[in-house]
Amino acid sequence: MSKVINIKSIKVSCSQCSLSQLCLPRNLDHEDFEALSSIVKRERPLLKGEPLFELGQPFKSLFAIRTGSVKVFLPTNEGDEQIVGFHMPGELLGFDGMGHDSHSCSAVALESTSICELPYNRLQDIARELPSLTEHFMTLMSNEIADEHAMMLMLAKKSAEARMATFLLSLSARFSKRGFSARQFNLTMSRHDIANYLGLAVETVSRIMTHMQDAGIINVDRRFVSIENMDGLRGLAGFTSTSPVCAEHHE
Amino acid sequence: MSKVINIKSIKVSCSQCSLSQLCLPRNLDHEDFEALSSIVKRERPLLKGEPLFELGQPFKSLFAIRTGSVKVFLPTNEGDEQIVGFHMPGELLGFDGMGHDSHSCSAVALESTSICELPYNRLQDIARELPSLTEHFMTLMSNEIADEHAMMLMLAKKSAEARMATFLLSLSARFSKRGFSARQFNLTMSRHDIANYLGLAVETVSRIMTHMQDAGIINVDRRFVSIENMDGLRGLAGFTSTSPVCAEHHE
DNA sequence: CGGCCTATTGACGCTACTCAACATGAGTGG
DNA sequence: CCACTCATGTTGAGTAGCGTCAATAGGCCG
Repeated sequence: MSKVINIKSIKVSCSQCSLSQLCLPRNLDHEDFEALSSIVKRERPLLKGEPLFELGQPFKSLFAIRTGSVKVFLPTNEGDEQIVGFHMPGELLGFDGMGHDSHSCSAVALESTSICELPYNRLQDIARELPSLTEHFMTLMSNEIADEHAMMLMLAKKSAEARMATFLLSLSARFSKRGFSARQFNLTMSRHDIANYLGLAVETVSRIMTHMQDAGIINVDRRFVSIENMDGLRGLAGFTSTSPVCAEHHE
Repeated sequence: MSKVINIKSIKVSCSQCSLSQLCLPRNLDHEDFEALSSIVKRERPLLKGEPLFELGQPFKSLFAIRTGSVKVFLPTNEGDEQIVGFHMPGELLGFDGMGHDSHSCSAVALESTSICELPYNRLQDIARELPSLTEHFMTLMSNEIADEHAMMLMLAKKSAEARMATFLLSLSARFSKRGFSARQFNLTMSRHDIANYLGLAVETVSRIMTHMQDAGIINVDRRFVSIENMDGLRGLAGFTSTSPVCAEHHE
């Protein structure tokens, strides 16, 4: 009996989910929450390496991350991949397929990851009664566009060291926003993934992390990162002390 | 009197505009066109270098390009800019501000450019009666996301030569789509802008264009480009100059 | 313990940047 | 019409940053 209750407790309403402020509009009333909760599908968690969606698959849903993390990537014509984003709890994925038949990129879990699936046709039904939902998706999409602009700037102009510093600051800010420490966290992605995302070689990422450690900016032990000198890191990233930590929204 | 008629003739309806198939949904009837036409503002054309909108300005409208072209860019903290896109007739701009108070990037005209301004609050009114309009904007935004993913791949992985080739092919395809030659066109942007966009130095862009000309792939005279060997250009766009396939078989 | 995968470190080379000189064209004024 | 200037583009020489290749170390799991 207690088991049944446990299973039910997993299927919490969106109104009780601490992440809803990240993936849903803020002005929802109880009824709105119920309508949204009723269409959310929660399958078993994905294991590390399992795809959330893949390039070319029909677009049917948006996906919100509850726990875990995900990488989004394109195939390259040399047979490997280009990672275009990492996503953590509270973030919505799948906008690439919005208004299209199929997804234009792939997403796989970086660790055990639980997901809320939001079937798009059901979302459209709700959005008809709830214009702020459409508005909210627009906001999230334009955030994604702004993030990608910032990423293009980084890839086009910044040095390897500045890219790495910016990446760590971005993770720090996102962990912090979710109530975790801004100074200490575990990377959920491999060095290979980091290098791929930042347009660098794995060896370069490795070297830069040791340089930063030698300079007393960070401490690294495998995937555990501890930021020892936040201002120093901001300096490496190319930000003045008054400029924003990073341009990333990732709500 | 004839002058008045001329001025009026500039204010054509969207239904008569050959570009409407690019910036508006396809299933519109006469009434829809009239509703949209009635809210479109057409100011005097922008001169070269004049801003269409600027970072931080309140977001009030989307903008469609009628004639001319525009570059969109972010400021860098070194004081210069990073160009994140070029836009030509039939394309809609300003999605970066959607769902926000203000624009997250700037746009300036590269040449004399005439614009249709679409006030966003009026658009929302129309969209309430015309769901396919919202759907269309979603499609355009997700296209923009997909384009930026492709750009990130390019900046992270491709050689200077491949970037330049990809850029020329992209222009070619876009001119072609608008009824112009896919093989001959004028660049509306300077070498400086091209280099900035592609994350290269101006000198590199210049050298690569001469190399391509020497190889018989293109002909360049100032801003006029003529593609002499489309397949050759596609080859350059797909493989790095050091990749085995190119080095072995295409010396 | 042994195999495998991920990460680190070093040596070397290449791509593309920087610096600098020069060429060309557009615009201006005499 | 030419001379002048300024902006834009081209070309060359030298170099730095980062990638490639290769060897080694360390953690994880059967």
